[in-house]
Amino acid sequence: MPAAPVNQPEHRLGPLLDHLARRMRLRAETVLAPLGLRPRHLVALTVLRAQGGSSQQALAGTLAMDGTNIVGLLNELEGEGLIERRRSPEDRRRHVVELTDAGARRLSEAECALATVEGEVLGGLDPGQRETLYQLLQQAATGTPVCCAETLENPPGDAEAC
Amino acid sequence: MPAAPVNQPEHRLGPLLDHLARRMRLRAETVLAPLGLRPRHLVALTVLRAQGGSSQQALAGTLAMDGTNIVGLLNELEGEGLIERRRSPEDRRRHVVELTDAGARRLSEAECALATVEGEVLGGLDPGQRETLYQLLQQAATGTPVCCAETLENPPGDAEAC
DNA sequence: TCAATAGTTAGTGGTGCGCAAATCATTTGT
DNA sequence: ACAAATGATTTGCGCACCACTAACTATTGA
Repeated sequence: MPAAPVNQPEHRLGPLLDHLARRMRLRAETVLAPLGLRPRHLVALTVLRAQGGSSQQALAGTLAMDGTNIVGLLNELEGEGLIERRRSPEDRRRHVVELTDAGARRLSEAECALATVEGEVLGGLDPGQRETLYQLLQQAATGTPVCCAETLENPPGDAEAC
Repeated sequence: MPAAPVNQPEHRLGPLLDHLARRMRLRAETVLAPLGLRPRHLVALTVLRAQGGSSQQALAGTLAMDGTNIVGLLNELEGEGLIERRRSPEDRRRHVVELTDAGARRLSEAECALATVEGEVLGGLDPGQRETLYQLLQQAATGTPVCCAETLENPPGDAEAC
């Protein structure tokens, strides 16, 4: 075998992510519309539930979007009473953004509505695989491994939700 | 424990996918630009490498976009000589779209360029986890488990690529 | 021959988003 | 105390992506 001509597939998951995210987002839009939400809102709410109480700049950072557009996005969410902007006590220029109770509730509803979509798009994966996928994505998004507490306290059998 | 109040996080991975795909796509754009490619092209090329020789309608289906926009996308790719449109022998109305050698080469180059980006965005995952992630996404995208041949014939050690 | 199908082209319009500029409140450095 | 920097907000511009429509061609199949 002289100088093997690179048979390493050299696969990257950027395109795959793009592809799946698109398919998911398209279906999601229709299911989310009745709730008055669009995919972008879901992303924001999800991030806020995870790392609530962050400044808008911080949000702009994690959402990787321009600060000025964050304002608009938050305006929409605040208009629906899903988030709250409080002034930071330490630095009164900053806004501390947080999910309201209504926001958390609406987010849950949306996630329930998305269950169907997920089933359609990720039909190729069994529940176990979807869970691993979730863990991996979560870890990738936060930069740190998912705290196992939440996952482990889930001895399969209490699927009360939805 | 009377009627446990839904402590199942009810997490969905749509928003997570959106989030990560976005982060990835943003960084990818800058790395891809020198190659004359945009993220959308990468998705198309990747799909074509996987299921080459499909009609444009089929492509429209898997890419989940309008047929008329597929035309434009393919025009760009064909203009660069990365894909080829041949008339189908059985039904001469149909176009059989396939990756050219140049296309495969360019795709590899792009994937190499994307390696850096992937490292930046998925810093939270070790190589093993990224591989599982890839397998899962691939399976989700194609609907069927990944054929293990390609993966297993990879006894870690021939990283000639890049 | 006629209806349906695959592709192409052009035009319209909406959405998402980056970017720049101007404003206001607040903090910080000198 | 004053100036400079910072966080948030608003407005307006412009581009990219994409769905949708309509009109046209080539081809197939009943």
